[in-house]
Amino acid sequence: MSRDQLSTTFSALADPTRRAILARLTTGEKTVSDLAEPFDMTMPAVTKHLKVLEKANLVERSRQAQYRPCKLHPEPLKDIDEWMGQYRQFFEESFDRLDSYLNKIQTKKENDDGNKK
Amino acid sequence: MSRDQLSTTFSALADPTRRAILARLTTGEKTVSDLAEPFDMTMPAVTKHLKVLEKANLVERSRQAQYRPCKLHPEPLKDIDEWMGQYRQFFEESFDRLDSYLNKIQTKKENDDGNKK
DNA sequence: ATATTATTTAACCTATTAGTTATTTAACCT
DNA sequence: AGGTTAAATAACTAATAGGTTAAATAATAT
Repeated sequence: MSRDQLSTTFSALADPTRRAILARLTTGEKTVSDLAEPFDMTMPAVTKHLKVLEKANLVERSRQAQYRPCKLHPEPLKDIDEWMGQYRQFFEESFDRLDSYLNKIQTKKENDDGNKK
Repeated sequence: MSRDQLSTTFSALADPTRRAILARLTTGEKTVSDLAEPFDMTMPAVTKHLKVLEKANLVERSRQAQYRPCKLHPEPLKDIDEWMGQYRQFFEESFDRLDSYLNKIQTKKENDDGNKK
């Protein structure tokens, strides 16, 4: 019991089903059945994956009638992003790339206040 | 066999010993004994961790006399960083923070060409 | 040739993971 | 109250992970 948070998060992400669940949650809340639908596995299996994501604090649950909607809780991803910081200098080969990286984020945000470009 | 690359990478990172090994490799090549030294575990355990990192393509091995030096191979981290892209908009709460993020990277790179400040 | 140092492999153990089927709980609708 | 739908739990299984000790391999040094 009581693994460190980063390990729990990485571990939760080390499964394609769980990553697919997270990806689908980027478009909003979903019920368990909604989430289970695309997968070739039983509901209890999906329930278990959700439990893993919940324990890793990547998913929040609520209650609406007989549904238990799931919502993305992205904070632990931020921690990973920060952890990654110590390695960026090793895989961002040139500092110029930062520029295109910036643009990429901006595009994603659909925000155009013309920062450096 | 044959898990997807992203799962293999996340899985390799889901262990504090392995993350500590990677961190120590940022300062250059190390032998297995070097790497094992700080940990309270036997050599074969470290060898196994290295094997996991090697299979995940996060570490490269070479040969020098009876040593098998280990070297950081950061490419798979880049893949994770790119995967993270789809979630950044969810955890970078305001666009302003991008600015401090930028500065953080710059500082880390110990590069001061005064980009937006 | 032999001994030493560095590392790996083999065999084993225990706990955890990812799935299953069958059963139960919870909330809703007549 | 009884039936239906949504989801979780229990009990089981097979595979994998992370560690151990003991033995084997590889290269160097004498």
